[in-house]
Amino acid sequence: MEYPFDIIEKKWQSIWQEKKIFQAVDLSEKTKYYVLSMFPYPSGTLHMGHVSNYSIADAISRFKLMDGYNVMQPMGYDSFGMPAENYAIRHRTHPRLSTDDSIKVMKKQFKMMGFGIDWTREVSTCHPEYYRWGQWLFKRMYEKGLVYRKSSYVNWCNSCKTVLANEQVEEGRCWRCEEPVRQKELEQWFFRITEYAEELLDFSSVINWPERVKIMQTNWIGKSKGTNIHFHLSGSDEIITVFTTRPDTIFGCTFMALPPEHPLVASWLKGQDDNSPIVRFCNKVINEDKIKRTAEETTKEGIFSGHFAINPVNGEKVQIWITNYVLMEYGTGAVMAVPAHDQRDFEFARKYGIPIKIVIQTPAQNLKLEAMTSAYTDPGILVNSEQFNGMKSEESKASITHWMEDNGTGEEAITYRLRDWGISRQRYWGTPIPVIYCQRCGVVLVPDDELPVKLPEQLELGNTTTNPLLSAAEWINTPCPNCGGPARRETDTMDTFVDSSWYFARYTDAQNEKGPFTRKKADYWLPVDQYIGGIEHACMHLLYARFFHKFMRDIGLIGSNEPFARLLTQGMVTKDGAKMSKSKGNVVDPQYILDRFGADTVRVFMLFASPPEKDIEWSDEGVKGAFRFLNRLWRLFAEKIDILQGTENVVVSGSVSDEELDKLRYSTHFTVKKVLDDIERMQYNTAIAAIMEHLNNIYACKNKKLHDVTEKNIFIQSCRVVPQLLYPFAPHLSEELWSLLGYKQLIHNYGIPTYSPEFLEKELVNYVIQIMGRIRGKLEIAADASPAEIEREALSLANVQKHINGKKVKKVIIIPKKLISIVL
RNA sequence: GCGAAAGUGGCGGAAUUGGCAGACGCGCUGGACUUAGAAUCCAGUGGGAUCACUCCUGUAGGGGUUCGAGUCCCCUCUUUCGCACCA
Repeated sequence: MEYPFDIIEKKWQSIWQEKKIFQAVDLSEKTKYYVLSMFPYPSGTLHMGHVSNYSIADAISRFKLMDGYNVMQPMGYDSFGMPAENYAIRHRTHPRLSTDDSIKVMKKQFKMMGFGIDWTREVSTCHPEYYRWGQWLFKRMYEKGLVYRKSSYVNWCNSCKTVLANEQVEEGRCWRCEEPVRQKELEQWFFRITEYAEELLDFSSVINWPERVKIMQTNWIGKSKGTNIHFHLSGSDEIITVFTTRPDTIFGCTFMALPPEHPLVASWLKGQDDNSPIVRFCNKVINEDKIKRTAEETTKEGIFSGHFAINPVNGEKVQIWITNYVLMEYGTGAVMAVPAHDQRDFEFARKYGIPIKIVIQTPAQNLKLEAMTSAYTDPGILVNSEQFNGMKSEESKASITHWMEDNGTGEEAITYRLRDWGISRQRYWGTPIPVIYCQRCGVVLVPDDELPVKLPEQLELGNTTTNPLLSAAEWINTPCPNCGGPARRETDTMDTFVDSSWYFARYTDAQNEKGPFTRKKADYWLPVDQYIGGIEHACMHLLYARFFHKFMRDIGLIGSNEPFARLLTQGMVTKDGAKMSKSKGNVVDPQYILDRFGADTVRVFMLFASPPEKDIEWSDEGVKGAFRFLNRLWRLFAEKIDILQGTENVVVSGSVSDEELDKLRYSTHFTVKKVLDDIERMQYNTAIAAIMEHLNNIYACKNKKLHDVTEKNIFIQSCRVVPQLLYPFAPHLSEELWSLLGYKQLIHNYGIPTYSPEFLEKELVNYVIQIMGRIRGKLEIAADASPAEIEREALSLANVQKHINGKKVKKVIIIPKKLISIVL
């Protein structure tokens, strides 16, 4: 017989709802605990990844609730974005309709899973009440000089018909549709995230983030220290500044390399014949796929510009080459080439017959120009470097830089790999950018009291060649807020990552109509105590959210430095070793599992299968195992209900003569301690394993005759802790069993279970006996036996004597309560 | 190439501080119950030698430190992830 999970789960879900136990209290006296898992994109129905993610969050949340915290676990929807728009185009419908349908279904499923969510704080980013404040924040950012507009080459996905941020390009392909990304020149809005590059490298305000994520972000920001060196353009007042991390090699610079996008190159090409080799080369490189161009295998190509630069340290004239291997976006967009000590420059110089000059000698002094097959990039001793000859290259970096600072030819510089965040998207289904272009006044921001700029509901979405909002004529044309003259609205919308960069703060005051949230509530709840989500957002959402948080702090909206104090990056749910996906046909629908086995079973399986940060391999048999465990527990209570009921104030102390019951009492206290410890270190798989083990121990005593009140109470207490320990993982069944025991209040009101250390002390302890590191016997002895006694007993064992074999015992090492090691 | 993480039975995984490797679950084998099956309960289950006692062997591979190593150190291999012409 299967336990009636469907009846039990519905029953408790409605009681929880009725008693509003998940409604978090703003500004409560109690200690707050804010649990958040990344909100879902409303994609139709819940998938296993959601189930896993939110099961982890709910386990934490329930445990904290039980432990007396003022817990907030909100939920919302990242409901703007391209899939809904693409779907709408294909089915000639409106994205709002499919989005709303998805949300309805998913919300129902969240409730069926029994997650303890405070639904009064629900947000949906596609609602004007939400994106209004996104627009408001955009304006504040603009006022602070953190938003600007510029024309630039951008990553363009021709399938999604939109621009992608650098973070959204994966191996040269669109992160959504895997279409190869092209370069396109467009006017775009940018957020000056680079302004915060230095602070984003500082993780001192987070309590517990995986090292991996910190490293990924650090690498992504890519700070590098070096020197800016100013070269004069020969025969001109023009100055070209290069950034280098190797100022020690400046005397070895034999040419300079510029990308075709460099403004100086553009000025040289002006008036030149379109068919000239230089113009043709530049056009070819610019239009080349950026990813292909920057791939390591791509051969280095270039063309001599006909111009020369003057090396400021020795006045040498060096050729300026236009090349495909220098990036305009990094550093100063110009490189001093030192072929002897840089592999790229070396290859290039060899190919085009440019001179190579050694300025760093190996410690063995054996570097010879003719013999070089690759650049020498390691440290060494300076040669051919005038007054710096003989210096160690590492030490010379600072000396050369200081010397250049003194004579005004260079200075220390820091460069980041991080670029500003381009947020314009040529799509309909996103937050409108609150900007108006006036013929007379130029760029004008929409006044605060006219926010939100709402998306027009009626428009043609089928036309995929232009930005959809361009077809909303009535919406576009609007009077200028400044002069009242004719003006047009911005038709790009914001990257949806903007919406998700501050939602964690909106939850603290989700229904506020006067602002994004109030400082008081934000400061009460933030930072999020535990954030949970996938590692794939390490350099996207998690970086953007940190940036937004710091910006919101700087304009006085928030007091804290970081949005997420602790971060858990949970693994994927895989099947047959691969991520579940429609294309692979290995998707398991949570709804089916929910109907067949119930929410508690799915939750227990998810948490038991592996530790939360690792991938979970889906197993139908494993789910049945979790179901079997819950049934086994149910049967225990059903069978023993007469003994178990009416059990207020069970106190069991003192010694008990029955050995098995004594062990059961030990198991009870041991398991409570173990589960509390495991929950603390977020090892839910071992916590559940410990509960299973304890249930096995109870089963071993199940049919024993209980002679007196003490024995009976030991048994009762062993059973009673099970629902308490299991509550974070299988809350419905736990609640049901708890009420069966006769308790009138919901289980969390009784707090987390406690254990008594006195029962963890055993009277007899087991020792393993090793002789020269090999196990040769076991010894059970009184816990308070003296070392001499232990040694005597151990040595007296027959198998021990056999292996000592008459040899002299040199030493006996005793590790209390564990091990006796005999050294011969 | 650089950076990071990992490698343990047939499978998922455990071993928290250097102290009984394989907890717990799945699967499998045997038994009980049953007309039979399902379900359940009990027992067993790394490999090998042995009737048994017990012994040998075993945490990707090789070496080392130690009374004792899955755990610490060195080398090699494999896998996964991130970055990748970043000057």
